[in-house]
Amino acid sequence: MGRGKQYQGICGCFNQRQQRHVEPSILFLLWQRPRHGYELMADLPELGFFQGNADPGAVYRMLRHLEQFELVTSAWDTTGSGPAKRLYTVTDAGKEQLQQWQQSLIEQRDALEHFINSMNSLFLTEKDSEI
Amino acid sequence: MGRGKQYQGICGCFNQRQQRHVEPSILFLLWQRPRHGYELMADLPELGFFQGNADPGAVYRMLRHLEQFELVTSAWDTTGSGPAKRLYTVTDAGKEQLQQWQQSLIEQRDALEHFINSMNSLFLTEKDSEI
DNA sequence: ATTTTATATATGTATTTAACATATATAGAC
DNA sequence: GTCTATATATGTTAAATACATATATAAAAT
Repeated sequence: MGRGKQYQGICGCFNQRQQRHVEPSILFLLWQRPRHGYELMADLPELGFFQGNADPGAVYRMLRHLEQFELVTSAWDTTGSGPAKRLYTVTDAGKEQLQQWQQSLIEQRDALEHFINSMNSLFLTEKDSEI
Repeated sequence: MGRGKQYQGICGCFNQRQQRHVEPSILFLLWQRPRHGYELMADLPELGFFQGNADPGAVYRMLRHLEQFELVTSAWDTTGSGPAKRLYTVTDAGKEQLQQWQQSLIEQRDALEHFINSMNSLFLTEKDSEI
């Protein structure tokens, strides 16, 4: 059973892959409050970059990466039911990183915005010439 | 001599790669008017997804891909100076494809927009608590 | 005349990320 | 005792970007 969209075969599309923004998404959610991986997996889709469930592979690997670069720290949490969970907290460096990320995402959005508008103009020109 | 940003080494960032949107960009430019590959390379950066020069590898491979799926057609153009150029034209299928792409890009932009705003709220909360 | 430069297309390879799949373990519910 | 939900982790493939290089035509410069 796969997660997310499966490859549709011949569709003419080149870019089958969506940008998931896993790094900034996790930093954002951890800034709101400390969470553990399983919780992040459940909360990530609400940000709009995953349609179905988030990929645990993406989440846990990213958490280890972030910890390696000291953008987050973790501690085992044995309270509550079920198996032990690793509780992640964003560091000051992580917060700084997220603020830089935001700038890059703003640029991405602006470029997309501009391109979408250019397409609209083009599509309108096409319709006009049909009259 | 490399094109574009080079890998900065240890920076804490995971996603070093920007989405280039090469497929919709080329369909868009060819819808405006037929062009050849070299021209596309020069015109692509104006769309805002490339900072420096566009990658010829990306452009020529994408053109072959698009032609394979009959989203564009090509014909050799021996007029003008310099070596022969392959002139590409978008097909009706290509135009339809671009219009579908636009929808997907609108969704991407909306998700980014929402996320950027959420981050702003979070950053403001942080500042408030500093007072 | 031959070297250089601009034009033009094409292919090779590595890196990175997403996508998909599976493994392992705890503990409560049935 | 088996099943299910919770929880973390790793393996593998595929796709897109990033970077590098090869090849050829023709005009301009020396």
